[in-house]
Amino acid sequence: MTGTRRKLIEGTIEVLRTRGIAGTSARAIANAAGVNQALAFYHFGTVDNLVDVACRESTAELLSHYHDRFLSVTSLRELLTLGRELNVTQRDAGNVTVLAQVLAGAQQDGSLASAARHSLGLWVAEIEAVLHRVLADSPVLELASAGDLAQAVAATFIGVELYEGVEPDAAARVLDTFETLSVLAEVLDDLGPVARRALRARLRRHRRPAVG
Amino acid sequence: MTGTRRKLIEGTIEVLRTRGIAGTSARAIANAAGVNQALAFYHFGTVDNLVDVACRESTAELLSHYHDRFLSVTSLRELLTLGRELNVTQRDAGNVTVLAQVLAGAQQDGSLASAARHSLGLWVAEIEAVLHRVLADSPVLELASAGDLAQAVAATFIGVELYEGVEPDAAARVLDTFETLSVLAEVLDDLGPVARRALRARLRRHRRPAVG
DNA sequence: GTCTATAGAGGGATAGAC
DNA sequence: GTCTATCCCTCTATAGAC
Repeated sequence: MTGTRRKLIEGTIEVLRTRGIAGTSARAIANAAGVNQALAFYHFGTVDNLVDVACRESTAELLSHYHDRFLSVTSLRELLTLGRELNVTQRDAGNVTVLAQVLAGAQQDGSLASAARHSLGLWVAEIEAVLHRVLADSPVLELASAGDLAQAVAATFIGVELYEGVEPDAAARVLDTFETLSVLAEVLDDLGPVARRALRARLRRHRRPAVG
Repeated sequence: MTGTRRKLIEGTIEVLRTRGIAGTSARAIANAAGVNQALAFYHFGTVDNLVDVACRESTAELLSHYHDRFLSVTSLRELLTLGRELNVTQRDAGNVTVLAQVLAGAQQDGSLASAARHSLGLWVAEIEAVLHRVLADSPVLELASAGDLAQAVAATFIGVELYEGVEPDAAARVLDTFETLSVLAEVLDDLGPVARRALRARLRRHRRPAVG
């Protein structure tokens, strides 16, 4: 690890953020990293592999940096507030944008798909742990598992990040909207035992009767 | 309109779907369209402009094709069922994938951003009309406007489409999860006037006290 | 480990014949 | 409107000097 590896990885993140997956090349990366272009191939073999490694490390680092914040979340609303903070704070650092770009490239490239799957898995695991803790006594978990909900949250966050690139205000409003909707979950949690039993019965009746 | 224009537009859609925004070039498009490469520039000036036009027309055509289906939706759950049908039916046609790819490219390219904004606007308008009708008497609209909700739905759908490329099963489960959660809205709608008034009071109390 | 130089493919875009 | 041919650029990747 000469430092060149690090420079190349950080250069890759920067290029993915500023020029997108379509503009990510060995030359652009080397230029952003301030190293010779041939070194990308010496250290990582191919550009795809460099992007793969950079995506995994970037996600792992971001999540380890925020792990304590996730641990301190005690409600659905706080989770969404943390999501909004991540959105704002990481906008310039671009870590979430990077995942979105890799995900776009992953639709056609197996190597990128593997990186995206891995990074998304890290996000989902972190979110799932929070949901499991926060919704422990909530009727919401009778509707969907913490794992399924975590994937829904992750997918939504990716969509919001992409939306943000073309309609910044709208993206912020989407996060506000979800935060506001989370009040519904809080209301459910605050119901007394009687009302709650009635709700459960109602949910059972309403559950989708068939697959279609 | 010689037919060549159409061929180029359809070729662009196909290339965006099969090779992604990073693999979309005049040569690839002309090859998919079965026409000469120079014609892309004769008819559209630049590749960016061709992608722009193709994205807009593809979205408009898809939505006009589904307009009656949107009109026939009478509940939140039906809207999500239609979303799932769109996801399955259009997976091969790839119209939604195209929008996701253009959206990824739009993060760095102004021309693509304009196309993505326009296409997303068409989607949001269609969804907003449905929500406005379907939620007319629902307490949900006291939490968020139909327009804000429509943007949230659109952003989520984009995220799901990208998720699908790396975890097909997970993406299907995300759509199921949202459909299941829509039961909550139905439960709210079915409340009697007394319980409803109580809920309203509760929501007012729970509304986020500050911006943070 | 790092550099220069380059091969070889593919890219955007144009000129000019038809 | 359509074609061929081409310019010039950028790309991945490698060879070989240091």
